[in-house]
Amino acid sequence: MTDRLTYKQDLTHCGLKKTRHRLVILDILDHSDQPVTAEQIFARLQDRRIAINLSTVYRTLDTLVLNKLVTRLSITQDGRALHEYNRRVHRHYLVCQGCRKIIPIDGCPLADYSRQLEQETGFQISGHKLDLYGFCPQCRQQHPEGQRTAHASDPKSQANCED
Amino acid sequence: MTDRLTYKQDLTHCGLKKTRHRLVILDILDHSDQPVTAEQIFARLQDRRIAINLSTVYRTLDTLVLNKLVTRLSITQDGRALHEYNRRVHRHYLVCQGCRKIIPIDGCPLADYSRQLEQETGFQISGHKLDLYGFCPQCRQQHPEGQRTAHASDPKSQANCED
DNA sequence: TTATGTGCAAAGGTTTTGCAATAGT
DNA sequence: ACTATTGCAAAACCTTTGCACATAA
Repeated sequence: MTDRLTYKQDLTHCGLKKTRHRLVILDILDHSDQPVTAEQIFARLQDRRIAINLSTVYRTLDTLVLNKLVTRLSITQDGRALHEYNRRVHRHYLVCQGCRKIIPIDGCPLADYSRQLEQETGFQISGHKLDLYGFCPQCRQQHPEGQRTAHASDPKSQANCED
Repeated sequence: MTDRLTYKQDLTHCGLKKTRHRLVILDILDHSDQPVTAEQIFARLQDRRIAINLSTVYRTLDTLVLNKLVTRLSITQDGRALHEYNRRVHRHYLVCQGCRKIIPIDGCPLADYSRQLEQETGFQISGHKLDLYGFCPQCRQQHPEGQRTAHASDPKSQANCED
């Protein structure tokens, strides 16, 4: 969690105007424990009785992502883009296939592998994307049967997700 | 590359009818060196003078993905889903940020890490998704300047992609 | 004052769906 | 014959855009 002053400094640093919308959206993102969609941000703004247009939310998110104040995740929620406050930490996620909870995990197991692959392929590797899938302790108890096949029966589930 | 007989066997095994459309779509996927979008499949069918509706392509892909004959990648091409023939190999990808080429890489560096994470988090981990990004040898030569910042200036580029 | 940001309404693009007709088993 | 599959057209869905107005610097 950061404070309003930091948001203002960040916006100034990026040459962006410090509008109320941007400050509140940064605040919402910063205080979300889960990555959020544009629609969810829109809803939370309504909750706070802040009048804003959905297209402004999209435009603001684009601007913030472009300026790297916000990160757009590769994990999607049924085709909707997910966003989170950019804490400038290289981070991976553990996604529960039962309750769809997303948990950031610390550390990255790929630094060495990445370098090794650069040598093998001749690519200059600039980054990577890693998400892990499974069932959280709660969902393991609630749906013990479907755990290994849940994603097989769900047409929306991500591929590339195998044992 | 497999042959038409295998496609038929696979469809039978899944309890699916062996229609001409499905056989050709499997053939197209099987012979693509790059993952393809529904639209690309549609175009290749037109090239072969095969009359088909785009929605049938979508429905067919859904069915094939559901039955695990085809894999839907998590990498997307500007919001369009990519598909490939399921060779039943656990596989990761190296994506060139210059020419957008996608290269499958062998092996998986995450088996141990995955088990370790299970113990730490209490999750039952059922799979993961890993893509790596960079610049292929050709693109390294052609765009030596923009290599480390290309994705920063591209609003469409994937996030989660850092050093 | 001037460039940037915003609201509104409309369009964009991919993907999904309802229903009647067709084709596989 | 029975059911799964398909074509067609329309809708759904998230997201983007044009233009006039408003706001921050």
